[in-house]
Amino acid sequence: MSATLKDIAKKVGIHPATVSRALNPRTAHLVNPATVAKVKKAAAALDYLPNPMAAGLRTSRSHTIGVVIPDLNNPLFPGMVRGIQDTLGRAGYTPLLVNTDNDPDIESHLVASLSARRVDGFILATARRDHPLLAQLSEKFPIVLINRVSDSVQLPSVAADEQHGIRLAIEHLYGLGHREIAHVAGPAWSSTGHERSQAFTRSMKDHGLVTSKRISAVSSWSIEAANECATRLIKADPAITAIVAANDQLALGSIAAIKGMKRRCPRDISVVGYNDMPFMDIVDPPLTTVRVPQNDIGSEAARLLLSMLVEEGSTSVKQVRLTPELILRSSTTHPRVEK
Amino acid sequence: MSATLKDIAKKVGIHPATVSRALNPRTAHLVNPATVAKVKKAAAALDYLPNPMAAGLRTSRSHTIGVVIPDLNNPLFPGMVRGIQDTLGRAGYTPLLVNTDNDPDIESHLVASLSARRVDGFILATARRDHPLLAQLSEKFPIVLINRVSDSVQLPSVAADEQHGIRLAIEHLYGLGHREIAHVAGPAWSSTGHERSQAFTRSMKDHGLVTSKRISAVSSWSIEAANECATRLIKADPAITAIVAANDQLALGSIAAIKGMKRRCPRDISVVGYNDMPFMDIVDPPLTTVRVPQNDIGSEAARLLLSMLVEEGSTSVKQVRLTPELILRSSTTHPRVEK
DNA sequence: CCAGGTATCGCAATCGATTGCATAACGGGA
DNA sequence: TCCCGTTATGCAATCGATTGCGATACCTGG
Repeated sequence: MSATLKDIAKKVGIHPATVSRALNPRTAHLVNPATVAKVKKAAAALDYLPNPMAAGLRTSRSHTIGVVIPDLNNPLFPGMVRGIQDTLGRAGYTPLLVNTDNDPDIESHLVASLSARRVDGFILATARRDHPLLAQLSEKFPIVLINRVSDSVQLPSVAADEQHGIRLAIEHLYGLGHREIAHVAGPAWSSTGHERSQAFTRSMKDHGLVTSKRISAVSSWSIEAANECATRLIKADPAITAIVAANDQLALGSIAAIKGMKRRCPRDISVVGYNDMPFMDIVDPPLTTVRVPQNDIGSEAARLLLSMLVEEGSTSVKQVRLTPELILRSSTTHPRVEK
Repeated sequence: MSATLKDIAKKVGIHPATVSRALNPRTAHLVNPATVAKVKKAAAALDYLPNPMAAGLRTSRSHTIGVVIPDLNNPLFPGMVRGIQDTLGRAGYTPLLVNTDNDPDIESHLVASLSARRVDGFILATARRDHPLLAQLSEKFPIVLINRVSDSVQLPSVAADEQHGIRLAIEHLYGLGHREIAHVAGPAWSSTGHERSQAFTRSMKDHGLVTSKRISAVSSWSIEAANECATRLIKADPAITAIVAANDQLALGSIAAIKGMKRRCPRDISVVGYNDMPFMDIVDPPLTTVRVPQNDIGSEAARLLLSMLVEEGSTSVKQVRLTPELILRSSTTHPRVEK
């Protein structure tokens, strides 16, 4: 089939071991520059491609990384995957992508099958806060968490600065004159949901605003759940003039709720989303939202994991936070003056 | 690290080769059922995981499939990827996913790196109609095309029945009373764009409608390009009452064009999309569109490729067409009666 | 001219699973 | 009782790259 080291060796008239050294940048200095040149030429002529299985078998490193995503259909993740793929690929690594559907059982199963594939490390984007797998897995593999942090185990992670993002949203609303601001929070089991909810409470307090009865968490990251949730909030407290949603789906659900109650967004109630998924600029109304740098999160996570793979000694656990920005569109405006 | 066949062999007191045969369903009949049972128990006790590199090195089959996608950020593809992953995973295969950004150079590079990884086959979703790579690649690997067909080389493919989908759209508009129907077509180099454009012409003719000057192709699958394109069409022929767009992005661009010309959709001009991407139900106006079964396309392609991997003998080239359906929403209505 | 380096390269073992071939045990028919 | 065919298992080569160790040649300073 494809050419092997032995073929090159025969062609040049040297031993396969020397060919191996010549072709490996890390060991090329051990072999005569002239032979290196000859080897490279022969390799190109035979269009030699190293067999990763043979190399992997010997070195027990597959140069693959398991990437575990809750749901690829959620537009938040493809961007991150892109970032991961690009920087991993540049370093000669290949991501193995899987979906968990947010199901812990499926996740265990998939992680097991990735382990069987002998991945060199993991990038996990699964959202659950309490996860028994994490502790075990982190003992056997280098791991980087993305779009979340772990509160039980201390693990490297790359995520958005949720505190900052939520603050941006609230400062924006406050600047517009809003004082009665509610929060449609993410599921309690979700890491990001939890963080953003806490950030909401803190930022509101910093602005001297009250949050009592103004926070309600959905049971799942769905438009329908947010619809119910926002409806409940507004009914309980009709004075509400603005809603900060824990992500864009929840913002969409909140807008649906507002429409469902025969009120208008942003005229009656302003809504701010989070993530800036694709197409959020063309929904009705175009959504003001906090944009998280999805590509950067992915590439940063890949970089972090790669660095862990080379310098195994370092014990420092890096937790990277990327700064989000506020995207102003049309779902927010001044609160209506009371007549 | 992990247990090997030798470990199991030692534990049971037999030769590693026997263990290998016992664990392989295809050869298990060669070994005494009693020993098979003992081997399985021991394997479970040591939680043995076969080393795919060792197996792959010996058998030169990696049990991986290269999956080449133009752009994962396009919501059309994650669904297909899901379908692929699910059925490949069930068969013990792992997809290796890459993005090409519709760039032929990047594509060649990525395909090369997947070949280096010794994938067992390819699933290609790249859209270009004329592709030099295809012919060469198909000689060395089993290949299945998705969401497109090849017109130069005869290759297995899984795609939507574009003819049927476009017909659904036109029948719908015709039934509403539209007669002046235009088509915002996909790029000429695109397989789907080309097919849908041809289907448009044919279906229009079948309804006795004229298409002259009513078809204009965009240069890229973007909202902006469609905006320009639709603007041009409408200006050239103000009588137009409906637009069939070659996909949802183009439909969104067409709607933007209508709004930009201070006209309204669907009151002044109806628009039908294609694909039914996520969130097309909440854009303004909610988009009437032709839904293609994304998951099914993916899983069908995976099934097809897997079947090609086992029965290498068969020379028949299967070309599967899946039936799309029309999703009625609010971007279409009766044409306005002339005053 | 020799001892001690250094630069290059060959040798052979190794990673873990697979598989053609050989071998041993066993049972049944002549 | 002997021969032959199954059945069950062992043996050893093999896949292709990596790498510790040893060997050779060459060079430099003393």
